[in-house]
Amino acid sequence: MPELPEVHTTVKGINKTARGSVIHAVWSDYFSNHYRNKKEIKNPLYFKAFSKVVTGAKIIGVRRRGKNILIDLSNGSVILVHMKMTGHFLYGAYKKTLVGKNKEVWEAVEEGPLKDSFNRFVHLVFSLSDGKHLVLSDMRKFARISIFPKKEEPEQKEINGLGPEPLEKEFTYKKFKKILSEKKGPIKKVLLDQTVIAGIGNIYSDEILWASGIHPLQEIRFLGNTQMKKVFSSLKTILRKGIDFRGDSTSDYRDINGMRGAFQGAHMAYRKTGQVCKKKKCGGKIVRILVSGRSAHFCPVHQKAIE
DNA sequence: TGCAGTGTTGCTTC
DNA sequence: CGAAGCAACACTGC
Repeated sequence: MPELPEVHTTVKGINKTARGSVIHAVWSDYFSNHYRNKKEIKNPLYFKAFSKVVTGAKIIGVRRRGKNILIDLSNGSVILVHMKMTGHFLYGAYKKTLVGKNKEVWEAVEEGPLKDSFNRFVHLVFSLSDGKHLVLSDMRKFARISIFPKKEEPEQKEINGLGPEPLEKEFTYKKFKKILSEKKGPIKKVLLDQTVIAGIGNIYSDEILWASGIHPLQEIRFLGNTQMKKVFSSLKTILRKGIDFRGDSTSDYRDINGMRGAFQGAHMAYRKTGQVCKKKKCGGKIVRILVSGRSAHFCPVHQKAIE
């Protein structure tokens, strides 16, 4: 699932490839009646306006904020993409083919990773001036795409409610402690709250807590100073490790060349239910519980809750 | 075969 | 106010 490291990898990839290209055309088959009257491209009327604005514009650069992708265009507009569960951007040579009477499908032209990267789930295509395509593959069609003038960016609710960026230098232990001291509830829930810290999802929160030696149900108000410091340093280390591994492909995440990330090979807790804990001399067995409706995997031996 | 599980987020309901 | 549950969708695994 695209969390901070996956979105980071994607953004870096788009900047390396599609930046500087002009969007010649845009195609989509995201539409469904459910989205009528909504401000996103799954609403056919919104897509029409979207298409008008982006066609002919140049991609100046791409940014990340939390799990959101922000694409800056030469005409002063910004495309906002949240990939949600199964979305990922791919870049390369694609061609459109007709299936049946009127179903259009996009397929990678060349053999290789792009070819087997969920081509049948491509629901959004930007045709670029270099002859290549920037496409969004999204199996479950949960992704959200909208557009607005750059000066309206601060008003976007997807952006303005977000907590600080955990990997920025300005995100110091002092700030971290202050933000968390104002919160209550299980630490797992707080880490997943995008208004507290932006970019952490279920996989990385499990790994952060495993590395910190803290129980996912640990009430945040009763976290000691030592534990607080442990969470802070693990959070930075694990997210950076995720970036170094080019993201996590437990599910369907791919980088823009269709390549898998490798973080799933380094999991210590996430989806390791029943396996022996890899911490030295620990001997615990990973268990799975539900924390505010989300699955949490942890080692009951070295991740203990305190009163 | 069928149904729970998967995990992100906003919306509805209590 | 917060929580719990569900919807959006499609595939995997038991």
